[in-house]
Amino acid sequence: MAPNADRRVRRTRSLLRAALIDLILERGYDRVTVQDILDRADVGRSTFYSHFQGKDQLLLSGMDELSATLHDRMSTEPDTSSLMTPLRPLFEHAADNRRLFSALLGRRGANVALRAGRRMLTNVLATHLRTRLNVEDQQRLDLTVAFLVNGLLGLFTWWLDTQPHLTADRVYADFEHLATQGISAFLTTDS
Amino acid sequence: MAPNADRRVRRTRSLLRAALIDLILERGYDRVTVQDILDRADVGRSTFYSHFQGKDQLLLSGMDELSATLHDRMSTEPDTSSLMTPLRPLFEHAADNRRLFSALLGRRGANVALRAGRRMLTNVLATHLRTRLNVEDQQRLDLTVAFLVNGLLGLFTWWLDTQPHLTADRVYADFEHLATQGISAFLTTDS
Amino acid sequence: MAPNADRRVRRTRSLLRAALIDLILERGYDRVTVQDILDRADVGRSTFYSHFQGKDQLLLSGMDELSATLHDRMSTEPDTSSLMTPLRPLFEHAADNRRLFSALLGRRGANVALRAGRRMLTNVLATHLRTRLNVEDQQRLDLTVAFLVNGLLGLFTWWLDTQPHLTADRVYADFEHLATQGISAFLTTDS
Amino acid sequence: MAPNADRRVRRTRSLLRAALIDLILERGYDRVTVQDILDRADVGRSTFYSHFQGKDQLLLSGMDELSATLHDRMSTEPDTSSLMTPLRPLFEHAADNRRLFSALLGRRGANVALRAGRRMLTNVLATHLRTRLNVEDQQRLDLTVAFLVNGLLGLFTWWLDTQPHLTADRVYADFEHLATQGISAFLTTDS
DNA sequence: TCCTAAGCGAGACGGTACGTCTTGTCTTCCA
DNA sequence: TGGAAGACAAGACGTACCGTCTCGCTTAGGA
Repeated sequence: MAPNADRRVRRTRSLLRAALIDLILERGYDRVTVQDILDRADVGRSTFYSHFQGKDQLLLSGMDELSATLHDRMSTEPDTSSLMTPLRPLFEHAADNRRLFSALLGRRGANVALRAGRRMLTNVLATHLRTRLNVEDQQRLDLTVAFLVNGLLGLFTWWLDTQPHLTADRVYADFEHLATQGISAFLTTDS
Repeated sequence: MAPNADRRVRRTRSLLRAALIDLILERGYDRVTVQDILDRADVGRSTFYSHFQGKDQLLLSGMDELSATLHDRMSTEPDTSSLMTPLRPLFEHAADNRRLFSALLGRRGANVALRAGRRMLTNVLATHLRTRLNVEDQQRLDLTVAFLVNGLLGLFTWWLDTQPHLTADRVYADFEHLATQGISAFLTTDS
Repeated sequence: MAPNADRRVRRTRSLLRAALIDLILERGYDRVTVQDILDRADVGRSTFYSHFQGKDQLLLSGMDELSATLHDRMSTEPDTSSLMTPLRPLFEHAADNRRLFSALLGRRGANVALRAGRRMLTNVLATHLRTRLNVEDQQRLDLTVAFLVNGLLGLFTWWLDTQPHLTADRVYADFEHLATQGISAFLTTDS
Repeated sequence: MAPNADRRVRRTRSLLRAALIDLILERGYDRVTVQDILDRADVGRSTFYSHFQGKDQLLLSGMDELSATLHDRMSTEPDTSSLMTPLRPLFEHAADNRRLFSALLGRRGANVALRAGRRMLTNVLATHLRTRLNVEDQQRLDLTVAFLVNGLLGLFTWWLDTQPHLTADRVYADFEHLATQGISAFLTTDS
């Protein structure tokens, strides 16, 4: 109907998202003010609030695209070899969008983003593990997923914050080893 | 010197900590105002700020005692049987102080508490694993600890938030199994 | 050149003026939003601003017609009998357009309208009184006009707001008596 | 209970009132922002709103004192000579507080102040005229008061805005003449 | 008959002020 | 003399309007 209006809208949202990411990486989500975002993106206050309900929604709106892409990547994966294979695209995606992932999950990231990521991964992994391993004990499954998801996210944070140069393959391999073989086996194996 | 003054000081701090814990459990750390705490504890604003630098410090001050006790318990443990044995007291301690742990690590808890817990566990586990397993590859160790600590904390949160009736023994056993044997082994074993 | 275009223009302006008057009478000038006017008149925002500089100008544009008509009526009046006779058409005009006058000068009216009315009456009366009474003392004249004009406008407001059923003749007669004979004479006379 | 706390409160309110008056005289009430007042008075935003509901109330709070003083002055006046004598203190008060009156009623003044002044004078004069002249016709009285009050306020505005050097005595005398003898008599009399 | 300029509705946008909320500091009073 | 009470400055928040703007649609007058 009004494709150019849409184009403008998309542009504005884009500017806002970019500004927020920049600012998060500079000083951390909590120290970013709505006004900071407006100044950086050159956008008016009311415009901002007509697009997003607040800082949190702006951030989450960025994650939505991300997880859509991710879902695609993950579902098209052959899912053959190992139990964790479906997660491999997640590592690649993170490596391809280090800046963004860093802003979301890194040291300066936002709690709200972490929670959203946790929620998403929890769903994905619960479904995957239940069907793949034929688990019937729901409580045991939940406990496992709680452990695994948080471990995975911790690993990500560590990776993005302190060893960003590591490749997705390398980190994924370590994660798989760790998760499937256990701590001791992993730590006492020669790489 | 002034034992009664000290007594009063301790009383005030105690009131404040208790008030904060109550309020966190009622509505979540982020929705608790300094003024709320003051009203609940019947303490003046300036008094509060003369004892603590802010809400965060009040919370952390509660954790200090906790981790002191914990350190004691953990270091006096015989450390024989398994790799994770030194962590067993942590589970028992959590079970003994469910309310407090819930307020700190649970759904309504505070980020700052989580971070503090993470920092502490990271130190403890890094040292423990390095010495116990003779690990030389620092990066591999860090990666492992990042995974393990966050998995452990995720497990705690899940436990306190959704299955508070589970015993420390039970949850510890599961954790140990999970961490040392890996996911598949754990999920495909009969309990 | 473009008579039908002009017709459309006139129609739009008319709709806007009517909408404003309605809204003023409903909730008072100050509580009327430009958006309210647009919604009521079914006119786009840019259209509005292409015709008028703002709410004030829209209102004043309505007054211009009014005062043009009025000037005509006033100058064709025979100006014989009394000092205030030239003002009689003003009262009749007000009676004939009670709704409009009410929106302009009444309780819910706009300051800007009052000021415009004051300015107009001040000019008219200053000229009239100076020539008719041969006044040379400019300061005395100004003082008198300031008093008279505001008294007259106050009378109008009172009339339109609280006694709208009174006839123009009746109110005019009272005003003339009041202005030319003074308070005491007026109040202590039998009607 | 807390006299010095009161002193601080009074000081703050005073600063705010003074700042507002200054700013009104500089650029007119409507162009004064709450933020302007805060900057000028060196007062925090929340402090302002904890004392006054807004700009209007701040202004009116200043008028309250004024009208209290005025009521005193007016009621202690002997009320002998002329019909308007009780109003004389009003003129003197205005002369003594030209700055304040100017800010309230002058060109740059606030509508809300004018309305408040009108309300007060209307009450005072209706009562005075009814009792003094034994008026029974309420409608005639109201009409007269509407005329007189607005004429008086118009006179004030003219005085303060354009001839501030005129003495209270002089303006009062003119007003009395005008109101009691009528326009013609006033304009055609030698001063 | 086409076509081109104007009038128009829709609504995105930058900007400004508002009134609210919370924080951490500071001052005063009281026990 | 130390704690309670609470005034205060600072500043972010989300809301409400404003006046400007860009965009297409419609429509009428001249080609």
